[in-house]
Amino acid sequence: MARRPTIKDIARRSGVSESAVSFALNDRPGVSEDTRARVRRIAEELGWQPNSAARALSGERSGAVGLVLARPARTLGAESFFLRLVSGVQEVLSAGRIALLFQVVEDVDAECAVYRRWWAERRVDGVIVVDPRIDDPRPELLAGLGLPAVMVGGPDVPGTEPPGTEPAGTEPARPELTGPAGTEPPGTGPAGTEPPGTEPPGTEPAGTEPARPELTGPAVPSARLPSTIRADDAGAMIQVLEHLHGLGHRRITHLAGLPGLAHTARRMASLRTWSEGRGLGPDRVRSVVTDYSDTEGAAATRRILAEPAPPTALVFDNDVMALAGLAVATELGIPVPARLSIVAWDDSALCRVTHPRLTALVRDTAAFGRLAAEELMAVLAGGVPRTRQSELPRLEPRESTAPPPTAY
Amino acid sequence: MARRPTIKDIARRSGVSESAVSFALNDRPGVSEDTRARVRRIAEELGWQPNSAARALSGERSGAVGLVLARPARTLGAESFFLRLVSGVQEVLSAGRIALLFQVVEDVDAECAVYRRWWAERRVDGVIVVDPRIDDPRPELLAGLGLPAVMVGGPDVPGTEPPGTEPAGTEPARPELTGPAGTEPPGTGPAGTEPPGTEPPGTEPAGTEPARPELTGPAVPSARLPSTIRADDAGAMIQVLEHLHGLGHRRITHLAGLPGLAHTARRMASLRTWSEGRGLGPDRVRSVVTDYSDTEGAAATRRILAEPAPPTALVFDNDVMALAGLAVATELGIPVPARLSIVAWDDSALCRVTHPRLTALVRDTAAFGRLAAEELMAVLAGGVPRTRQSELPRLEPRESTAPPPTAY
DNA sequence: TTGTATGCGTTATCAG
DNA sequence: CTGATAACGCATACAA
Repeated sequence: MARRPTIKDIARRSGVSESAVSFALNDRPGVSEDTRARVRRIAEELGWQPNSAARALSGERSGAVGLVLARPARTLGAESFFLRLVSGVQEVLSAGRIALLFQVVEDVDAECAVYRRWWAERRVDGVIVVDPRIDDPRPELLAGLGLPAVMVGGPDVPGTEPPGTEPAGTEPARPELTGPAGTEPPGTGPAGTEPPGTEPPGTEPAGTEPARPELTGPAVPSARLPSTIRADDAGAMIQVLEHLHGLGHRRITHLAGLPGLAHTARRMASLRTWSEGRGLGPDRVRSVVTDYSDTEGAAATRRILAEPAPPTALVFDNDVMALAGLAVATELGIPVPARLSIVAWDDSALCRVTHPRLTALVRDTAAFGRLAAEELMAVLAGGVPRTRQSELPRLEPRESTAPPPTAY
Repeated sequence: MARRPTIKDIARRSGVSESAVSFALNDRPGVSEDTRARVRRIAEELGWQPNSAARALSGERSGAVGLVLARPARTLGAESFFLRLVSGVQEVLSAGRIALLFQVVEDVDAECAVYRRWWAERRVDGVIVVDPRIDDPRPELLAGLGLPAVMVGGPDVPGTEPPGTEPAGTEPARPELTGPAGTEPPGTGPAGTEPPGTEPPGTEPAGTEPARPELTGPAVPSARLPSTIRADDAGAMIQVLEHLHGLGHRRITHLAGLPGLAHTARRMASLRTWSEGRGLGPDRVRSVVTDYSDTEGAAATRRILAEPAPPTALVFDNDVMALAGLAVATELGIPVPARLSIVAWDDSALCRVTHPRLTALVRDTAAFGRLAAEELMAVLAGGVPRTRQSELPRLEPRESTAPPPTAY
């Protein structure tokens, strides 16, 4: 492996001291403009790049953030969502020369183990957490570790959320903690903000880190809870329902994803609030949970369409299930959209290659990722964790939605 | 952020020196079994993990490998392939406590820039390279940098490859270079193995690294070319063609992916060899290139089916195009498989949710990823780069293939 | 078998 | 404004 140039080399060639070089390269005061320019030029000539390990070791940050995807292997299907999200995340990260550590694991326990390891190995400065859940152990864990984090897509306390669209501004939401990251005075966090008293190391799967003594696990978990990037699931759901209702649909079934996920809960809650407001009972408008897979999507669709008074419209929580549902309807000889309307939550190439093409809820997933990364960068720069809301998704009507057979 | 325990802490608590601790934890001789056990126990109690930066800095490796995906943002569609590949890669990596740096970029130039940066920053010990191309600049670049790499899926010199299945063993393929990684005697590499004389820094996009002086760019590019994991595209193509031929098809069109990719070339070459052997000219059996997108897949299908004597079977190079093709056929009122058979290269949930379900070429992508990661680990451990062949994909006949309308 | 000293590349704290 | 010097945490050659 070819030798890489170091600051020492630059110092030697430019005839100044190493520290002068360091100052020059880091835009610090204490070095003349002349020297700075010369050092810069030489560094560039030599193709110098800071050695990330050395940087990390000398107390700076590691220059990397992590993202863990907890998915059982078999569910790793057509997830266009994640690649798009990651792509957006990296647009921001790579502008700041931050690397992304990516890991796919089986479940949330394994995910937590990864966070612990990254933390212990000092591998990452922060993490982006996806798929927030109800009773999610991760925010607490991360707060306890003091690992800056942004939760993409939640979490909210279900039911707390107003049914309509919230103001798109940023709300601090968390008790503010002053001072730059990493300088919290020990044990003086504002009272009353600690999560319930379980110490983070409690959920450790094997016996790798039992009973951390005083050196490590903080006695008082850090009060700094993660940032949150919220998708407006409630508003989006209303948009979908209004679209269908406007077409004349009165019997609508929402085929929801995994019930443990926060955004699933939000969508279901929003549906319920809306339907109650419209005076439509659960016999008319309802949610049915699935596991997001094509298999369950197909099975649920089959079951639902076999009911005595089946719904005239189906809302699927992802594109793969929507496709599966469409296939089932076709197979049963139920024409779409003449007798059944279908809406897919999240657009993708798939929704456009079917026949008919699927009406879908389009959102700018890359922008979502960019927002998440920006928020993380802000927190790493010492900012206060915030809750930020992404743009409202847009419903794109295509050929799979139409008025129901008999206007009701 | 809570303080992490260091070797010093362990040393203090166990009453031995730091170096003894280091030896004990790294399974090195020079420490009694008693001490080793005690140190081990205390380290575990403290939840100690090696600081990755310190490890990397002290000449060890960084403990990370990189993977770059060069895809224009709009093509980031339903790529189940990559998540599966990555998932397999990580099964192996995380067993060895190696992290994966993942990056999505727009094109190969940007990809090369990422490799340079990772190399200069000493971020990764090696990389896994996907989507090998014809006239690929990357192997040479990586060899020049001395960055261990495994090319997933190629490259081969098109035409060099025998048409049939090759023996599944491992072939050394490269001139062997003895000695552990990183200890090549300067300038004494075996002659005649250097890639043609373009220095790696030549393709640099902007003026970031012009004309590296003696310190960095090696005068003689390292002779160590990347490892290669090969998918048996030729064998798989033959399998598909034999299946269709066996059903009676004589007019078959292969809707190939991007022509610049090595595996596309291999599939096309294999098709040509096979059809020549069968005495079927390009008017009967042929390949047509696309860009892998649903749009081009649909357009090409439409064009082909409008020909005077259209093919009776279509082979699509990915699942998304296959779906698009199916939709087009359906729209044109051409029944599948009664009048048109369809095969998808690579299976996914998509192929099972359509109606009819698509006959697909199933391969164990995760296993492919595992193999790649294993090979990379082997090279990092000082092994000689090898060419390894993954398992032959299996054709899973479903409802989209049947005999052609008139047995020909 | 154990302890001591040194280096890895960078940043940061001091003196000049 | 500049130039030594000490961390940072770990590995290792060498001395005890």
